[in-house]
Amino acid sequence: MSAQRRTGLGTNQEAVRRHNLGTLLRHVHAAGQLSRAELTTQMGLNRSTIAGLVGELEALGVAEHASPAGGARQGAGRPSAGVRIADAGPFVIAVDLGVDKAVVARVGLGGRIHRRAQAPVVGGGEAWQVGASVASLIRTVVEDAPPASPLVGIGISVPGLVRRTDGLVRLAPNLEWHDVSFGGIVLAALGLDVPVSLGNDADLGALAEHTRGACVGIDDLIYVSGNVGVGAGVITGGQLLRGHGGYAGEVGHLRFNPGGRPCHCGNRGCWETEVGAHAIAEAIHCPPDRVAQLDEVLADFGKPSPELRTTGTALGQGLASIVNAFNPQTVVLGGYFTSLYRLVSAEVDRGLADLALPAPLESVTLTLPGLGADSPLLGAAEVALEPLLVDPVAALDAALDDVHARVAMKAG
Amino acid sequence: MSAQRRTGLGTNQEAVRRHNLGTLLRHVHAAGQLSRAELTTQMGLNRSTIAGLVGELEALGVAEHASPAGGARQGAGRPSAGVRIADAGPFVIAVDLGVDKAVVARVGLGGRIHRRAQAPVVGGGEAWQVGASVASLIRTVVEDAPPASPLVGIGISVPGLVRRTDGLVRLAPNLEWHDVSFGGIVLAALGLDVPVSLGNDADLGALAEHTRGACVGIDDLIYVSGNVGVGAGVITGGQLLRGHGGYAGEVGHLRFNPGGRPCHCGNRGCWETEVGAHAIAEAIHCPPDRVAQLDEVLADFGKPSPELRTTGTALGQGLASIVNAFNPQTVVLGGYFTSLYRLVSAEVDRGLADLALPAPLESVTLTLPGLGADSPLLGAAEVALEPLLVDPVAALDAALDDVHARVAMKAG
DNA sequence: CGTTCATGTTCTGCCGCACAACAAATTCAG
DNA sequence: CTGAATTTGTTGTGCGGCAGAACATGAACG
Repeated sequence: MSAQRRTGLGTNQEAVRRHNLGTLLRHVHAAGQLSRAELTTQMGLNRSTIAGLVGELEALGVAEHASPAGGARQGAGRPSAGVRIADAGPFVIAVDLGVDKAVVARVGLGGRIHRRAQAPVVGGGEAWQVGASVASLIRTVVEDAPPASPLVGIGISVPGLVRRTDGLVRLAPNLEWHDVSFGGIVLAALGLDVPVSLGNDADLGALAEHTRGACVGIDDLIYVSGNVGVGAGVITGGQLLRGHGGYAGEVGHLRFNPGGRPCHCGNRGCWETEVGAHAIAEAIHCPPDRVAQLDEVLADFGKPSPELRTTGTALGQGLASIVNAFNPQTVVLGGYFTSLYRLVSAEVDRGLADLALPAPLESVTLTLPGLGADSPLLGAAEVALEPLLVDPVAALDAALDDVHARVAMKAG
Repeated sequence: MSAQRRTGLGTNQEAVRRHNLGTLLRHVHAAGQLSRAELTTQMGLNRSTIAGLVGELEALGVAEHASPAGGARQGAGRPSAGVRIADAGPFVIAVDLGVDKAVVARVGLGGRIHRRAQAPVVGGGEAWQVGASVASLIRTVVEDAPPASPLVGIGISVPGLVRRTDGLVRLAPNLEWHDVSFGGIVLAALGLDVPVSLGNDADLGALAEHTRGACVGIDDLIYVSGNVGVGAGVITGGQLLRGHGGYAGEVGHLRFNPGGRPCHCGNRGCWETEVGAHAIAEAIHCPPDRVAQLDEVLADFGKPSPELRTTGTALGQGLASIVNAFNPQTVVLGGYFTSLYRLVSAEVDRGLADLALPAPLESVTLTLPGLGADSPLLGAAEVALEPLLVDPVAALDAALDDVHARVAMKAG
């Protein structure tokens, strides 16, 4: 994730060039379009240097010239030429494995979704079946990609624990997966060999909200995801908190009520047993077959019942522990917590205010995802794009050209 | 803390030099002494470049030549010249404000404590009184500093919440401080103007254990500090987790037992009420006036009582939440948790194993501080030394020469 | 005792960025 | 409408920093 240097290594000159080229692209990626003048000030480099870097990115087919920012100009002077992401530039495939469906998108730099497709996923389906389904969706979204556009990588969001060293899905309760190498399965089904990165859905949601969602410019945030399980993605100091194995943020199993209900993890009274999908379904008398669509059910809900208010309080109280532990500036309520918070925000706020320490409480804000339900999907895209923002030249060298032809060939 | 990443900025050549000089010094600082050959491989730079950097550090009086590593040599070839921290190099003042005493040390690069002094601190003492006492201790330890050695800064460990923007002590329950600008108080008492950095004791303990304690080379660790309050310092990805305001790691107020005892924070059943000093004192029938020396009381303890075993279980169970949330590789038990763990390690281990998720549990290790009770003190030194490791030239330019004379003059 | 090997030292060259001078494009003042 | 002021793009030059080659040095190995 981190563009930056592995501490301890020295920096030589080619590293400087690579870093600056990547950082420049990162700025364009984040802003969509911006002027060279803005780049000089933001990067602290000389005009001439920026010109050289921009030229190189244009030669790589990654960026392209844009007419000076059409909008309101301020002050005198020659207007600065714009730089934007090239239309037919490199792209990635983003996959969001949800509770009941898989969403696949072709995403370009700048986070632009060029095409998307989705298919239902049967709960408890075999991994290879899901993999085949995802591969088929990938073929669809790749279909009309510009022939010159190279594929940089595939990013996959998984609702579960993903080992960071190799992307192995250690545990995905909804899917009933244990130790599934889903990245390998998808690649095999596609017949391709490109970099695949897997990540936890909450982690990726946090990343996306940080880059282009509700938390742009906020370097300490937590994306709390309410899906069938409850998890959190933590960004601190602008970096994703991964933990040693990559499992950090499993806040669903924080101790909440030791005398409470049994949790599938084997304990009693985990936070998840109070604010997880099943608890909420129970609170609103939602039929079991609609639990997967809890988000929609909640969105259609009128007036919150007392049980739902209690759940809201529990949500806020659990958030208090999280706020005490991580001291974020913003907490994003993703998944069905979005709908839940719309219904019982007062209870959530009160639960948080009651239990959080004053110091971390005073600067924290609860908010809803700026990207709606697409956060994990776009986070997966961000992860897959990351190599491009670290070293554009190397990433493009490793990227795959003529993807459409290759995929079609394999499929036939 | 981090030398690096002002994300977004470009790198120019003087930045490269500064970074390499700082990184080189960081290596020497971490290793105490190492050969140029090791530096070339570890930093990935050319021999000639390393030679230039080492020469500059020697000219600055920070490093000095050492005869080729005296010990066992392996293989043929010319032995590589050693580099070590200069004897009369720059130093910092480290302060550890404990529960019942203040410890002050003069610390050089390499974490070497040149001189230390301590004095009792009365609980609930006015901040200015404590500041005067600390200033007096600082005069003592500075007394015999080599005249040529410049003072780079002062680092202070405080048992409480420290705002990261300005080092304001928001809350230190033991000391009964609210919003105390302790850094300013000490500087005023000293009559000096040098950079002061304050930090939470657990945060600094984590830093020290990471740099030169039990967790060298471990990039995801948590230092859980049992003092009168319970707090944690979290290092993740090699970086200290600070949080937006700097208050991250307040694990003492994680929800543990909602029906439990009232906590000074206003809630009931915080983890601290079960494993904090007062809970333990009660469990072992420790007289109230000795709670401040709980560590020693526990060390003299023979066979753990059933109540103490229960406390051990609670410690382990709380650690489970922490392990789930942060997924560390190592958890260091600092403060009186060190003595407690020696007594009831079985219960702690079992409590952790019972409640933690399998994935984060499988790679975590509980351990004791490698620096004993000095972790926070040495962490304060590390923080104060940090500018030197980011940009040695700039830090030395800003450093204070002739400290002894200045301090004596002001004191007289 | 000479060979081998790894390292320190010196010198040269390359690469990347900064800077200065000039050209271009727009705003502003009259 | 015209010229000054302002800001930026472009081009050429220079400097700083690292890499690499050639040579010197010092220890182990046969």
